[in-house]
Amino acid sequence: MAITRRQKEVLDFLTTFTARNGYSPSYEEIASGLGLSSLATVHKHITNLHAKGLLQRAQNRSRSIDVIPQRAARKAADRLPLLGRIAAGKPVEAIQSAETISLSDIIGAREVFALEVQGDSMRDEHIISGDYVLVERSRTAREGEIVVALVDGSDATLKRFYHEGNLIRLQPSNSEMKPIYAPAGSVSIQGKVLGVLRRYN
Amino acid sequence: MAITRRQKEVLDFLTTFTARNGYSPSYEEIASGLGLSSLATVHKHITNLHAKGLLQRAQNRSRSIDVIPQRAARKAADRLPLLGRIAAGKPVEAIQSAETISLSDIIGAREVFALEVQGDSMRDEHIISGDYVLVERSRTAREGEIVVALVDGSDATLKRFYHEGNLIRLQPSNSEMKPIYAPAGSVSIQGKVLGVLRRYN
DNA sequence: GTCCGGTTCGCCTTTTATTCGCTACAATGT
DNA sequence: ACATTGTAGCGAATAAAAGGCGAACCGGAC
Repeated sequence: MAITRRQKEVLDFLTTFTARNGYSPSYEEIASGLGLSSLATVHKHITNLHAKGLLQRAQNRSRSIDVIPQRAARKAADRLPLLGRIAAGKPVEAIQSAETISLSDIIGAREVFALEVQGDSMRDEHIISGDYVLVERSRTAREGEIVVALVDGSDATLKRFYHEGNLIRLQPSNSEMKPIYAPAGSVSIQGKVLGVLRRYN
Repeated sequence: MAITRRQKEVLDFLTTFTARNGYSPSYEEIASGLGLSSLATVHKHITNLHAKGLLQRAQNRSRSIDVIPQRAARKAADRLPLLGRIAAGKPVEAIQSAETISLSDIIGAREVFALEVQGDSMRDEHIISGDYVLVERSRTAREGEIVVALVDGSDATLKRFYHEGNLIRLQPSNSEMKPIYAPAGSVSIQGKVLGVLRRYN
């Protein structure tokens, strides 16, 4: 995990202080320990470290900083517990299930790569600019699948795939855009979409 | 993966420096460590090594270089190569970059769980029934974040979070649904949404 | 209500990364 | 033999993040 020199100093101070005293320091104590005169600076450091996932804290609570041990942070949990369903129903914690979800559930043993989506051609499919589509490398596709296709070897686009007689129809999912019709020979399929991954900041 | 002698020297320097100090070197430190006088040269080396997938870095971020251990780079079934962007442009294969994407990029070291979405309350956010939302367990949220919230301890829902005077407004992202207004005391936040994962069958 | 500690805001300086134009050399392909 | 491409290097200008300040504000605990 990326960290700057100053951030490491702050982190080290927190670790040491907590180990020595059994409780975490107040911002004032951090400031004097690091030779800072403004609590705002301390707050900024803590916020940054929290954003990097190196410590936990509770908002507006005194001495609530908790440094996350590095080993625990290391073991990148790529598999998430699937706690249940949402949309009306019970509190999340009440639901207990042993299911998990991970990227491997989607990609399996296939050869998969990701592409960042730009533009709104798949908006009606709820795939938006900035999303990552997970694409299985494949030369063929089945009726109605979302594919990455090249038409005349030039433009790579994301469309739904349909046969229509001798032609292939590439259907964008945005009512403002028209489908592309092309002879099978001039359409080259790069892969088909297995999933979508989106990140909020 | 082809690597030059000089590139190995750069990589070794990075590894050693980071191991010794607990944070990665700045470009200036790299330059002096390798006897270079221009930061541009350092930058070029880093860019090349990144393109070869031997290290990760964040744009414009200080000391954000992370050397990828070679065994981890090997298996990484859960880490997908990010081949480029799509929507009109070049053929996919033509694009070369060594960026990758994985669930760990989203979850970091946080405590995260997944929920399967049912219903259409977040349709306008392009989160649809069947999607998995990746949720960081948290009691608090910031203005405008998508949260999992309990109102009066009964209903768990997915909404955008806003303060409005003494009240909290939970805003569904579906024009047909009305926002919920509730006093802060009766709203309990379960977590905030970091990302979305969707699977096509 | 009061107090203390955490949070937010606007502003500034320093540190760090990025980009540009340029030179040089070695390996490769036609 | 020559053009092309990738590596390696330089210095200068630019842009962005990190680090810092004081003051005002807010929220939880007593």
